[in-house]
Amino acid sequence: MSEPEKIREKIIDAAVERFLHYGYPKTTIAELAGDCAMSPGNIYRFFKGKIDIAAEIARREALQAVERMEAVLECPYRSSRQRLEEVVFADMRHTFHLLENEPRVLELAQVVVQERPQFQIESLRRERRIFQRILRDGAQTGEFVLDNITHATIAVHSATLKYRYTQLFTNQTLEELERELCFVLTLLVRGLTNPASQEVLPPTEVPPETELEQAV
Amino acid sequence: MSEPEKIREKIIDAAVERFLHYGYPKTTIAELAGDCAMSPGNIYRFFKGKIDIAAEIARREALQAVERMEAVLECPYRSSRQRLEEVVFADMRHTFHLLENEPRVLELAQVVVQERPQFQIESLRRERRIFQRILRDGAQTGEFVLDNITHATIAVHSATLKYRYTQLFTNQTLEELERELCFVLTLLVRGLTNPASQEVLPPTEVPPETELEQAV
DNA sequence: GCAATGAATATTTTATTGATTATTCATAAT
DNA sequence: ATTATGAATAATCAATAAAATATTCATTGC
Repeated sequence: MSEPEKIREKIIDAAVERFLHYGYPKTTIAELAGDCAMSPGNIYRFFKGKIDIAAEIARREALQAVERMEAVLECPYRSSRQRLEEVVFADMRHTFHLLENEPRVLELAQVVVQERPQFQIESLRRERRIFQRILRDGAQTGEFVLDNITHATIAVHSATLKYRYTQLFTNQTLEELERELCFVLTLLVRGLTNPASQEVLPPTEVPPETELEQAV
Repeated sequence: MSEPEKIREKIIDAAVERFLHYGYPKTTIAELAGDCAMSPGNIYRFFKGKIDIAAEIARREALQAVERMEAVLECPYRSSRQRLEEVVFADMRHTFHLLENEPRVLELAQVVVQERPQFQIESLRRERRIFQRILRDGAQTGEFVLDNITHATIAVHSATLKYRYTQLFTNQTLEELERELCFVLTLLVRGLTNPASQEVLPPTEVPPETELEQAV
């Protein structure tokens, strides 16, 4: 890693620390500079502006999310259904816990999306590519029967929107959301699956009913 | 209609006028009182507070939405699939155009949901009941094959969340959303439908691809 | 010449104040 | 007794000034 790259990393490390602890708006460039033992002006040789530091952090986070999804695709193959369920569930749980433990992440994401709408579009596109791979593989093996893989991908991706960045849409508990997502995925998979092979698949295990189910 | 009820209506009429024209926050109780030729204090004999006037307006709007959905259920029966598609599409289009022509409605809805979270819960529950009826009827006729109607209802309702109050989630055009919703509903219906009867159903007509499809 | 500084400037945020508005209630009219 | 009033109060909002901050850039040190 070149010297300038190292300094960039140092700035990012300091920014992550402060953004998560005190929040994006409460963190000043002067503080980041102080953490890195440099002057405020020097930060601008490494980042165009404050928002770009946040954007870089968010981009890395988003890339890691995609990497985690890809890791699922590397696991020993059981079925495309399993893969789809694992990917969506894991992403929901990860995001949920992340926002629970690091509430500032939500603020950070909102600021970046606000200032750089392209960021969200690209994140969604990366997610969608993962979904597309799962569906394509499933179609290849005959587990899924799809007229049009792209259309099916859009459908699955849109239908599960609620379960990414869940805390933006509802204040349901993770238990409720898991239960709901089970139902959604069960139905989606039925729609994707070759009817002939349906009997073979065991039903997804559904978490127990919560008292709030009636309420929403 | 009793005299007090008439006065209530007059207040609501004046409020609708002003809320849609100038917005909820810019409308004052004194103005509403003036419109109704009464004193500000007297408004409070008919509504507990300003927010309750907005809540009543929103409640009526929500009830009308459900009535429109129920009207679809009264139409000569073709298939449950048709009904489901009509209900979801009609609701999306109606809301989209409403918010396009009366942007203040969004603000009004947000204020009410913010102050009265129960309002949203009840609106969602009413919607869900409509969905449940469609699925129950579909299961009855054998068009749908469902292990558990309640679970399937939750699934369909959750998966189509994005297409209600769409403008809250995305800034996609109606054309894009219609196209996406087609894909979602096609997949959901495949999951709900008895495989034996699937060949009979004509595919849903999909609007032409938009240039932005790749972008999101 | 390149890396870095930090004072200068432009922008944004925060605090303060005054004005506006929601709500209450003692009083008046019917 | 019921309905309505409008002045009084409490809460909120808007305008402004003050402070803090982001960003730039002429200058410095190596």
